[in-house]
Formats: sequence, C-alpha cells, structure tokens
Amino acid sequence: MRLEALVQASVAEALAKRRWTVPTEIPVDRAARPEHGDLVTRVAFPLSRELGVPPAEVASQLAGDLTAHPSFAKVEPVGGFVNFTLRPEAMHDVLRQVLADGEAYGRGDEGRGRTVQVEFVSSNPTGPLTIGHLRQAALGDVVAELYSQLGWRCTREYYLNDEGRQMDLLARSLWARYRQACGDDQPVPEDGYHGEYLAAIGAELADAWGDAHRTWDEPTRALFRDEAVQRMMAMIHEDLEAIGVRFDVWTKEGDLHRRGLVRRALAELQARGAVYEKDGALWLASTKHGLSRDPVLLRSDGTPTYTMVDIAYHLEKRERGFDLVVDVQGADHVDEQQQVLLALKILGFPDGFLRYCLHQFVTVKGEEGVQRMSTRAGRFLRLKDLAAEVGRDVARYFMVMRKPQSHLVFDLALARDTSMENPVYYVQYAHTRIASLFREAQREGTAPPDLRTVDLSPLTDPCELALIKEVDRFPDVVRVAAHEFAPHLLCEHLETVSGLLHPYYARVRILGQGPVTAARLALLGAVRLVLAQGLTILGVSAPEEM
RNA sequence: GCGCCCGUAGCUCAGGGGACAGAGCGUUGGCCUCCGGAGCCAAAGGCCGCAGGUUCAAAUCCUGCCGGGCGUACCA
Repeated sequence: MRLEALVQASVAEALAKRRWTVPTEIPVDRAARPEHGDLVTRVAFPLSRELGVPPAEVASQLAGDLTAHPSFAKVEPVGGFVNFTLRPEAMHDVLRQVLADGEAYGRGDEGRGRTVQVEFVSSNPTGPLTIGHLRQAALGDVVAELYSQLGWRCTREYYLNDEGRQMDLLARSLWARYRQACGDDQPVPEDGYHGEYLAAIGAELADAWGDAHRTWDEPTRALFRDEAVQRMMAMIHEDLEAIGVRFDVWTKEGDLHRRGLVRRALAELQARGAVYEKDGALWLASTKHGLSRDPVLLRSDGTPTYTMVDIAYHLEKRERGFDLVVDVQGADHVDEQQQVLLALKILGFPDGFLRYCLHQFVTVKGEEGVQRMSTRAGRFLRLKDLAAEVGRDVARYFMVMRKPQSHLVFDLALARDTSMENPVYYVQYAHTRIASLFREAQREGTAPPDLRTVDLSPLTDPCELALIKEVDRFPDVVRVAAHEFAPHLLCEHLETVSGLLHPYYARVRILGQGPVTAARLALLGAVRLVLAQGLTILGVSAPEEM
C-alpha cells in the first residue's frame, strides 16, 4: 500500500473504533522536518471542534490507538498533530509495489472510457513558430500526456485559422516582398508582417514566376494567399517536428463555416435572447452577466468575428462527444475566454466542459538582454533553430518547468549549458547513472534476475528510505499535475528524486556488496522507473548513456 | 479607468490555511587513487511588495494601496 493511503486507512480505522466521525478526506502530509517523522495528519483539528475536546487531547488519544500498528515505528502526538514514523518494512512494501507495477506505475484509471481534447498552439499561419509558441506547444503536449496517463483517451488538436484579415495582410506582405525582389520599391504594409522569412520566399517566387504579378488585384491576392499559407504551414510543421509535437486533428476555420456551425451557434444564442443588434452589427449581451464589455458576433458587413467562430467551434467540440475540452492559450486571450465561457453557459453546456490552461508569456534572456518576441515585427527566435541549438529536451523542459501562470524567463546561457547545473541534464544524468550501473552489474554477473523477489531488508539508510518516500509520491504528482495543468510539479519532483540520488550514489557503494547489492539495485530500479516515466511524460528523453 | 495574472534569498523560481519559509544558480569555504567528477559536503544570504482584517494558526484567505505583465478591436 502507498504510504499516505496506509496512514489514512489506519487513522480511519482508529476513528471508527472510537465511534468518532471519519472525515471523507483524512488530511495526510509529508513531515516538514525529520524530527516530525515521515508523515503527519492534522485530522485532530477538525475533530476537536466536533467533539468539544482540545486538539492536543484528540491527537494524543488517536496516537495511543495507533502505536501498536505494525507499520509504524513511532506515532507521536505533538500539539494537534500526529506524527508517524514508518517502519522500513512499510517502505519496502512500497518499493515492491513499484517494481511490480513497472511501467504502469503512476498511471491511473480515472479517465477510463472518457475522452479529452487538448487544443493548443493553434497559431495563425502567418510565420514560423517561435520560442513564444514553444511554451504553448510543450504545455499542451504534456497536459495531454498527463491525461493519457490517467486513462483518458486524448485528442491533440490544432485550430487553423486560415481565413480572414490577417491572411490577407500576410498575402499582401508577401506580394510586397516579391515586388521588391523584382526591383520595385513596394513597401510591406505598416501593419503587415516584416520578418525576413517572407523576403526569402518573395525572392524565390520572383525567380519562379518572374515579373508576372505587377498589380495587387483579386487573382493576385488569392494566389499569394494560397502560396503564403502553404509555405507557412510547411514551416510550422518543421518547427513542431523539431520539438516532437504531433497533432491528431487539424481543424480549419473554413470547415466550421461550410458545415453551417457558425450559423447554428448564432441562431441558438439568438433563440435564448443573448444577442442584440446595434449599429448594424450583432452583439453578445455580456455586460448583463457581469463581463466588462459586449463583443461583436456578426459584423455590420455580415461576417462573423473570431469570437463567434470560437463559440461555434466549441459547439462542434461538444457534438464530437468529448467529455472534457482543454484549451491552452496565452494571457492575451483572457477576455476572449470569458466571453466563450459565458456563451457556452447560455447555450446550456455543462459546467467544467471547457477548461482553459492559461499561460503567461516568455521572455528570452540572452546576449541582448531580455526581449519580447514579435512575429509581426520579425523579431523572434525560431523554434527549429532553438531546438537545433539547445536540443529538443532542453527546449521542452525549460518551457514547462515553471508554473504556467507565471512569467517565464528563458535563460539561453543556462539552456546551452550541458553541465549538471542545467536541470535537464541533472535529471537525465541521474537516469544515465543508474542505467550505467545496471550495465556494469550485468557485466559482473551480480544483477539479480528479478528485482521483485529480492530481500529488501538491507535498505535502512536514511537516504534509501528518503528515495522510497519520494518515489512513492510519483502517482500523486502525475494526478495533480494533470488536474491543475501544472507540469512544473513533475519537473520539481524529478529534480528532487535526482537530488536524492546523486549524493547517495556518491557516498554509497552499490556493486560488490553481496546481498546488499541486490536490494540497492532494486531501489535504483524503482528510481530509474520513475525518472524514465516522468521524463517520457514531459516529452524528454531518458538516455541510457550521455 | 475596468478585467485577468504576477510581486518569496543577489538571480531564476517552488510552496497557495498548519509546526523554525524551500530549491537551483551565484557567493564563500572544504572534498577528487573509489560503480562515469558532467560530481559531493558545508556556510552565509529573507519584515514572503506595503497596510489592515478573518482564524487557535496566514507567504497562503478577504479588503485597500504600491509595483510589473497582458487585455480592454466590427484583429485573431
């Protein structure tokens, strides 16, 4: 049994025996400091109110009931807390369970039979992906993987907005670059896209097509738009490939129109009286529900806005039968999110159907100091180039090692660093060390045939027990990281495990210790399992050698 | 102005009601014949932005300020 569950079960049993109320959730925490033992419950605090007895008294009685429990070496009441020190045997049971579970360790089945869609990146095809998109790509991919671990069937989706004003601006910008390559001094529109990448394509087109398209007319616009979108998509695919992100479904805005979803979504909102007309446009009455502004849904020229299509898109997601939809979006979308959530509420969607994973922006700390990226201004670090420079593993890890809603400073110097000061290498190297040890053991012929059956009783060193306790947390970390969209918790956990392993490895001899060796290899086998599983969830490799 | 997010060690950040506030980097001082030193050990370093409030208990919850980011489009 896992450690927290062990304490919870024993406490519940003791409470039931005394005919005290057994709370549905018995709070059990890791002890904050060694003298508090291994685990602690503060269940005495809520109980004391109910029983009309001081917390210390409740804790004392509870501790008395549990001292004889075979899994606990010591059960000590301190104030209202009850501190548990576990017997090594209880920890060894955990280790045995981990090894028995193997690669299934950390997986859950809460999502069995349920489906989740994670929509992320969804960048307009107006340029290659940058380090700014990377946060979203890594975050979405890891959140999807976390849900998969919990048994959900998961669809990774990219929403492709290949219509509208921005696409026209892109086409116009490309055409200007093309004209420049033909020798005209046609300027890129001020609000257009100024990146060098369009100039390169413009030059290619000038070579291929010659001076054929001199004026900006409708056929030219259509031609350059198609060409631009196609080229941009190719770049985006290259960037995604470079960091190992794959999508299951690509949904185009145009499809939503063609299938009549936009019209239907609007009609439903109108039927519920949520829409009004003003200045020839149709507006969503949001301020009535406490939001700070009403957005336009249908422009006075009859075309739907981004918000309108977004609402229709979620109607479509619902009809596809997803139990949960997660949209990963940047902080610039908060207003949009509130509008969509409101619209879905009006349309009668169940609460919690759509959850936003919102993240703050990335700044890069490099040679030129801290800089904000801008695709439009052509000031960005392309994903493909970044991945080529620091590696896919580092690129991905750095993007998820911070809480999504915190601003992230990408430290280029640290990312380039290949020593253990770089947390990615620190964790990977922990895995490598164990792999290397197992290779060595194999060579010496001391590797036990089956780690699950070895005698674990030699594992009594505090470092060894600390490692087991940390490994024991892994399934909880995965669960919480998924539900709270918090992959950084997993990074932290892996760094903690590695931080326990390295000193242990440096101090304690593993091989050539007779029966102790087998026990220690079993422990390291479990550690390796957690490191490998954790890194894999993050989309980072767990190398056998470095 | 209004809405959302963030202010924790010199830097980058964890912790988001419970016991003396944590990590990595940086700084300072030690340790390398040893399964991979791409390392290990130790020390210094904090009115947890400020001020009130709620609570047996606040970095954590509430209110008000101050500072930063993003938004506040018939762009997406």
